[in-house]
Formats: sequence, C-alpha cells, structure tokens
Amino acid sequence: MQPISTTFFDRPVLDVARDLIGTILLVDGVGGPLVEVEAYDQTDPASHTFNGPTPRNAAMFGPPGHAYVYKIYGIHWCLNFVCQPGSAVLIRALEPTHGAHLMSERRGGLPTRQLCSGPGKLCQALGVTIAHNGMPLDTPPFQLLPGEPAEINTGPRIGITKGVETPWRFVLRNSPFLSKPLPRQ
DNA sequence: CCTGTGATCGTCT
DNA sequence: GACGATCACAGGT
Repeated sequence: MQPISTTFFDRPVLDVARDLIGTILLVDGVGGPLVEVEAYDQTDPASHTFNGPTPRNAAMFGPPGHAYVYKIYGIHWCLNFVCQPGSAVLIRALEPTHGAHLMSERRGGLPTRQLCSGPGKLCQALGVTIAHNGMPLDTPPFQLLPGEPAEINTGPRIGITKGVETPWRFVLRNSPFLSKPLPRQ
C-alpha cells in the first residue's frame, strides 16, 4: 500500500474527514488507526478561520496535507490536518496500536483506552507539540497509511459553543477508543 | 452512570 | 480583559 499523499487533502473537508477514519497515523512510529475526527471550515462559526487569517491559524490557509497545531486552555495541544484553504480536520482519537509502551509512559501509565481518547490526550501520547505546526504529513516524523474499510457514524462536534448542531463529527462505529460515545438518537 | 470545577496561558478584541 | 475545538478528579446517584 502507498502512503497517503498531500493531494488526498485537496478535497472538500467533509470528504477528507470521512475518509480519514481507519487511516493509520504514526508520529515517529507511534500511533494507530484514527477512530474520531471533526471537520471545520471557514463558513463555520466554530472554526478558528471563521474571522479570516490570523497569526495562529496561518497553517489553515497554507497548503493542504500539512499539520495545524494549536494550544487550548493554556495546557493541551490539538492536531489538525489542513485541507482546502480555511478548512481542517481535528484529530480527536485513535486506537493505540503502535508504540503502546511509549504512549503509556507519556500518559502516566493510564489504561490503553484512555491513552488517545481525546485531542489533547492524543497529542500527549504521540508527542505532538507546536514544533509540528505547518509540517507536511507525508514526511517524517509523520506517516499516514491506508487502513481497513470502516463503518462510520456522524454526530455533533464536542466542546464548542457555536455551530453546535452541525453534525461534522465522524467516528468509527462501536469503537471503544472514542473520547465520548455518540449521543443517542 | 452523571455533573461540576480548577488548572493555566496564548490569542484576539 | 475574556475566553477557549480540554483534561483529570471529586463527589453524588
């Protein structure tokens, strides 16, 4: 199988987000298949790009297939994959299959299900920081590899106060590694 | 199972 | 000066 190229990301963000579920993300060889992501674009009041370019969100207006990393609540890092200008996919959770020992060490020995079950936890487990902001995703330390076909469910996004109804959260159906289950319908 | 809260600081108004 | 695409822990059900 070929690694995923940056042209994969030069498509509508909703298509990319859906297709990312099941894709294997590794950072310096550590990670696993993505089980939860969210889409954001410039028309969306919850997006960092809603009010146009700023120094922080510059990577989201740069080339597709690069990382956008920012710090939230003064504490945690969050990793996004940049798509078409002003849009990106927030990487929220993965199944920790590669480098589990290192992830556990970085996460204080917490149980496997809690190693990467949230955007801040995932960055801590994979060692992602602002140093990765703007880096291409088809070049070390990043690796993106195709995974198995996935059954996907959608729902509203987590932790936002605007655009709360927009169902742009994509999850692997029945995964035990999500940050939260989908709401009951 | 659930809800509430403190931590902590960069970013933008 | 206010707030945020979060997390861990505490406490009650």
